[in-house]
Amino acid sequence: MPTRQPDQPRTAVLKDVARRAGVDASTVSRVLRGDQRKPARHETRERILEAAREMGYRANGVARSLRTRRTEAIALVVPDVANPGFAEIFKGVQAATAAAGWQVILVDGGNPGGSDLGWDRLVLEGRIDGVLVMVASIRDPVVRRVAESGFPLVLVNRRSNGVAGSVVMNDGRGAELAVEHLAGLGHQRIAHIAGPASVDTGRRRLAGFRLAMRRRGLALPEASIAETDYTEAGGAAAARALLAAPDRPTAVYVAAFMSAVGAMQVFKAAGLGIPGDIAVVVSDELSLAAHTAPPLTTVRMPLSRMGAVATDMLLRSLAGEAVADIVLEDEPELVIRASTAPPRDPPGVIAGLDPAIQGSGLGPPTAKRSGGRADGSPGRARR
Amino acid sequence: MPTRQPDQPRTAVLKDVARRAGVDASTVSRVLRGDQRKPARHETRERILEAAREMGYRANGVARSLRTRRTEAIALVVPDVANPGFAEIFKGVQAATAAAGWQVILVDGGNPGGSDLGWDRLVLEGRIDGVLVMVASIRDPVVRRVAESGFPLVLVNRRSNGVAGSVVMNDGRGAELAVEHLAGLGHQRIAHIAGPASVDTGRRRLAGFRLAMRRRGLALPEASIAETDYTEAGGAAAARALLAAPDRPTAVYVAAFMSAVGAMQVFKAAGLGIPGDIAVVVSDELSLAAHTAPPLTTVRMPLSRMGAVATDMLLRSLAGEAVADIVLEDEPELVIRASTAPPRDPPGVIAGLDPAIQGSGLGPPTAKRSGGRADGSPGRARR
DNA sequence: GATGCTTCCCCAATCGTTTGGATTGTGTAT
DNA sequence: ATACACAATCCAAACGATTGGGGAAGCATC
Repeated sequence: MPTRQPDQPRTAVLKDVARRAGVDASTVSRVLRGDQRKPARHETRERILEAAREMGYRANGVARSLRTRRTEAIALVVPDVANPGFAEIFKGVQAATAAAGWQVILVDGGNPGGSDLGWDRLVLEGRIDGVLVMVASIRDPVVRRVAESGFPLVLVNRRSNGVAGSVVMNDGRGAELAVEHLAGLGHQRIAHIAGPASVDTGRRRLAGFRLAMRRRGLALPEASIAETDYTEAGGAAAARALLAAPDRPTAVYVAAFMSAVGAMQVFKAAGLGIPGDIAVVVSDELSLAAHTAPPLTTVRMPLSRMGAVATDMLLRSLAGEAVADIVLEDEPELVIRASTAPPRDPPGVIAGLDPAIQGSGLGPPTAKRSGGRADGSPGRARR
Repeated sequence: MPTRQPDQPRTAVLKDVARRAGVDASTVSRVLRGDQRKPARHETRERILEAAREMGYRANGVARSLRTRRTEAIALVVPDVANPGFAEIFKGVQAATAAAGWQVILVDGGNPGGSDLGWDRLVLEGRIDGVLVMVASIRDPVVRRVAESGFPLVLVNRRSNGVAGSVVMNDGRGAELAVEHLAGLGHQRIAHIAGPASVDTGRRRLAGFRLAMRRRGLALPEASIAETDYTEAGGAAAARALLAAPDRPTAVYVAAFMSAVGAMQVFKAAGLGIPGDIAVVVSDELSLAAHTAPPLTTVRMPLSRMGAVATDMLLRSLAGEAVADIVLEDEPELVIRASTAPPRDPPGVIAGLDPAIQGSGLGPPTAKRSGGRADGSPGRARR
């Protein structure tokens, strides 16, 4: 408890302003809020405004919240703040809440279980009016419980049939763009490193991939799809799986950024040149994409807009409007960098590959060996 | 205003529990909070606890805050959420607040000026108990105003003589480590791309750099220090300035991650190999560092710990303890990757570097690779 | 002069807790 | 018997705003 300085007069409250203006507190409240239903005489209003200004009066938010039962705050539940892409989404959320004068409480959705530590405490204790949820798993019990209680909740980048109110991007179209780009370059054997099936986004990207491949009449063997989590290690494992298949793909569409990083390392370690031997496209344009080796061709998804739209939906839902599920139709865009190129046309071998950096026997059995353009850092040979 | 369902009984409040337990509300409050000063009889306590449990009672946080004048929330003011390093710091903050059961309101400190839109609204309206400030400029008028009002405030990664209460890392030692590493490899002409002088961290790193150079007896011409902002473009400009100097440096210590990225692009474009022609070390170990071309040698700074310590300090300050300025003495650590190596022995220029391999940075095999000392696995997984 | 209608403002209840000060009841010392 | 300490509760006043319901004027109408 900070000891109040005697010379520091305690911050003015409504009653003080009222006394100074020679008027009742309720009148001050109405004037300051601009309540039209009970207007004050012009002269009184001036008097009140001046008194408030002189005393530097600011309405106490907590008291106001208690009376009005609105905190003008929402929670944003995130699995991991370090998640690339989070910052972009948050900017959208921030813009939308700032415009409405609301606040965002950022909470770590990582720890599940115990209701005593989870973010639902904010709900139960009435500290927020609504919540934006980005946690990975659809089946999160806390999310389910809160949603079922009727508390205003909007899912961001996730969908769940049990819960109304969600905003997702056009992930299918994003995957399609990637395939079109690769196929347009002449690739035929295109693989996909997919996100986990438990995550809606991953599923939709996979579906878009399948659809686009079918549309182009391209083969889609089971081995050309490797499911993984969103991590670097997962991407590496998936890449190894793809290389082990009989017909090594000449291009791959990766659903998550960090997975692409891991995959590229495996490709390089296996002696494959990017994009010469294998082209790589990844979803979610991030600033780091320009700085990998080689710089990655990406599909830019409207992350920030998704954040803003989800926030708008939540705020509207709080105002009484019904919520729906939204798919952002904004066209995803391709950002073409150096990780994609036409497949090497003549399957001839280019000599000169240093055998020393060849991966542990998982070199492509049938195909040509690459060399020449193995740019960037030498594959750090792990093991 | 969500219309209350008739079948959904309104959430239980203190009085309801009291009635059910046949006791006064004040008694319920004391029992539930475990107030020792006025204990209840064992039997009544049981009765109250059971009633509360049955009704799923949770104390309303807003009402509690109004009465106790503590919100158990702090604000974290950040210039830019996309700032690499922010996530790491936030994790520390999150851990410390979660342990205390407090909440974090994340606000964008970007927009200055108008007091009506700034984060100080939270202070003025009494919605937070304290604030953690990470904004770039020391002279931010809002920060100054809030601090001078006596409101609990702790500066993170910044110091300001006007404001008591700050936590910074041992930036000087970090710079020293970088210089020692480079000098140990045999470099003599070491340059520094410094952060802006208006930011305390930048100044401390520069000071550490100067000190270490002097200690080693190395020359320190003015042209070997280029000040810049924390951006990629700024790093590029600084790099150009360094290259324009008469005696091109063979190594450079960069104070900010994104600046290093920009600088490396300029070096490569100028036909310089990294680390062959110019070695690069950068402060702040980030996960991206392992994925640049080439992977960057970095100085790992205790970002997460800084966040946690700052939060602890703030919470203690709220509890009445006096605050001080803290410098985290934790030894920064070097993370050695591929961007550093001994200088090419004959310091003469190698003319006619093939532009085709300019990106490789390790074409010429004359330099001995630093692989030997890279004992700590390059991408040391945290956690 | 009573009634009605505005306009402007005040009164008092309310939101749901916490907390200092009675109040009750019981046992014990005076 | 009176007083006194003590424990266990209850009472009521905060905390600082918002808001429905009047009340007191001023003016017009019947």
